[in-house]
Amino acid sequence: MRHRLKDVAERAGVSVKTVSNVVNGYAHVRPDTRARVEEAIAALNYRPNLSARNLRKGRTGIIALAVPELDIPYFAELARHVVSAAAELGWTVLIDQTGGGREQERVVASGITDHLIDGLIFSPLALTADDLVNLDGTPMVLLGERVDRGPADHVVIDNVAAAREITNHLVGLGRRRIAAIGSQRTPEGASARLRLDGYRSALAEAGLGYDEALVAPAPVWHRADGAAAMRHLLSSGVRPDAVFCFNDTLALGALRALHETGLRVPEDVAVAGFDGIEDGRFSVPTLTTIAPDKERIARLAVELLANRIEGDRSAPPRELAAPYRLEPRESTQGRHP
Amino acid sequence: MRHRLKDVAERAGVSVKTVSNVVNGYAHVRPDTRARVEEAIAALNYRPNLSARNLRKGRTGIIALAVPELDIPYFAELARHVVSAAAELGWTVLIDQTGGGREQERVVASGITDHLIDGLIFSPLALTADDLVNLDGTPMVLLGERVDRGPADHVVIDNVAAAREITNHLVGLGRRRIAAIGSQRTPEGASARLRLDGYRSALAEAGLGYDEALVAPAPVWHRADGAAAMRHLLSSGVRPDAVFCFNDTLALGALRALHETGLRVPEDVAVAGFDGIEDGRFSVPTLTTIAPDKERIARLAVELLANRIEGDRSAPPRELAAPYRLEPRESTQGRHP
DNA sequence: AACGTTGACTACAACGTTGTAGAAACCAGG
DNA sequence: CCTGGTTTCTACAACGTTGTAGTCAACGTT
Repeated sequence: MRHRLKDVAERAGVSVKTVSNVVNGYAHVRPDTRARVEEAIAALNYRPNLSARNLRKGRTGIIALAVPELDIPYFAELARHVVSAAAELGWTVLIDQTGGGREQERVVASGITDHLIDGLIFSPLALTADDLVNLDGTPMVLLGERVDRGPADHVVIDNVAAAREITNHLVGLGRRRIAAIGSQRTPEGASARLRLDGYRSALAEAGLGYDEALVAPAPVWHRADGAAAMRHLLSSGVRPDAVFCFNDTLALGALRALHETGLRVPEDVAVAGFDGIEDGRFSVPTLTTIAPDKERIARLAVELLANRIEGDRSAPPRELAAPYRLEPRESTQGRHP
Repeated sequence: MRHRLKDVAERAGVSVKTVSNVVNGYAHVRPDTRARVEEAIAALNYRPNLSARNLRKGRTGIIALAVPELDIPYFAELARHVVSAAAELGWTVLIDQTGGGREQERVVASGITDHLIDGLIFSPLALTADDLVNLDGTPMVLLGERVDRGPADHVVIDNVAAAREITNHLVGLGRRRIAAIGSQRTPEGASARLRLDGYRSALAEAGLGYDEALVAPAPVWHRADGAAAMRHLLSSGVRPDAVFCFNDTLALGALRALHETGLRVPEDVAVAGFDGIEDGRFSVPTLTTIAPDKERIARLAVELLANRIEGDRSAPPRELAAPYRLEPRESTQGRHP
């Protein structure tokens, strides 16, 4: 049923190694021999056994991408780009869903490295630098978080600056009671904390006070949590005239809650998100957001990983920044800006 | 750095095979020997080399899931469930993105089977039964399409009945000029065709004529295509009072286009989708849809694949149906039904 | 004609694991 | 004390591939 080098070799009348050489494009093979081997390969529909090749070479050609949840659009879009970028280098991507819990993430960070993958691109939610120390030296690239003095390469965007910029955008529209949705009691360095920092710093620059009552936590960043947080803000009587949601799904939930309350967006409350997901281009109203360059993030991550795998594993960790863009849309600027 | 059975064996003072036996839970090992081996395993942080194990056993513990695009919410949600269901059986899922093109899908269907995976769950867009004949016997489960007399197991939902049901829902609301968005010139059997069939059959039952002008094609089923198709329908002067979109992303695009035109949903035009994606619960207005039981689909697919891998590979292909539910929401029923 | 160099190919071992066969130690029943 | 069966463990080969070392012929140079 399934053929091996040996079968091809017998059919072509050469040694196994010669077939292997043909398969791997080794230069010194006579044209007629090569042709005979290729004919045999085609006739038997030979394809190499990757397990055996991996065992021999110590490489698998597979990298893993670990994200919290696949059906959060941001991660789905990111995954798409990572798969594409990896394919260009001839790699296959194994996608892992951590669920975002600390224990599960720890398992992925240490256990996934069971020799089956050459490297890991990891987008952690709960882990901190301390959790990432003991890694058997499997190359790893971290995404999205600034894990200070982390033990691995990482690709970041400047969350603080981006959050400041989008908050400034709201300030620039004349909004004065700007709420935030999505704060979390997470360790220093996580996205929630950084985006909160940017928000606070923009408020301070604008001479607006920081009001704890305007900051709504969200344990996870799903649409339902955004809607719940928005309802909570509205019912608590603080009456914001703008909301900065720490990601787009929260913002879509907030839009929905505002719609149900009968408030107009942006006239009564302006809404801004973060992530630049596709949904935001088609929501009613369309969503103002910070759009990180996901393609760039994916490509940088794959390249960093490639360098690690093929190059010096003991080189000091590198940190690369990916660009982002503020994309003003209807949810802050109205229909005809 | 990385330890092998041999290292553990030396440390515990036993043979490699005994360590292997401990690792694999073989029964006849003396308790004290087992303890010594386990101590050594822990001390060296030993983890088996899967490539070697795979080579020896002919199994990898990895199954592949091939979907057209990861950032189409339906597939992202499906992927999530497949990963979860597979994890319960101790399997890892390798996710592949085909792009939906026929050639790429053919490559996946034949090429992914490079000995690295034990089986494949495949959600094809363009392939037909004919493309799936020559598969080297790698177990495969097809999703979503009714590939008639196909060579593999598949999990389907009754697209025709579901489409008829949601069209009936629109008819029941008193709509008479019901448009459809998403038709494709695809081979017999693909989703687009089946959903169109259901739509036509419901119209016929209701005594409403079939009007070609009310059916808008969409080459792919993204939001932008739904918006474009809706605009096209509106500008062509046919004035529908309802639209059945062949999936939810098309419907979200259509909602957006209607909003831009100033038409009210559902008062002027009722909108229905298909897929039951999470977005539809939070859109403005919320989206009436056919929601297939994705968790069930995923579990059935994984179980079928498990049977195929562990059981009789030459058994005749099986077809299992997963249930779906009509979920009426604001886009057809209005705010307070 | 003898020499080294290159090209074309092959035999063999090794990657880390597990199945098979079997040896050694132990046990129970006569 | 022997017999037959079980338990506990081990040596060896094999899975399919590729790196290393090497053979042999053809070639160009002295």
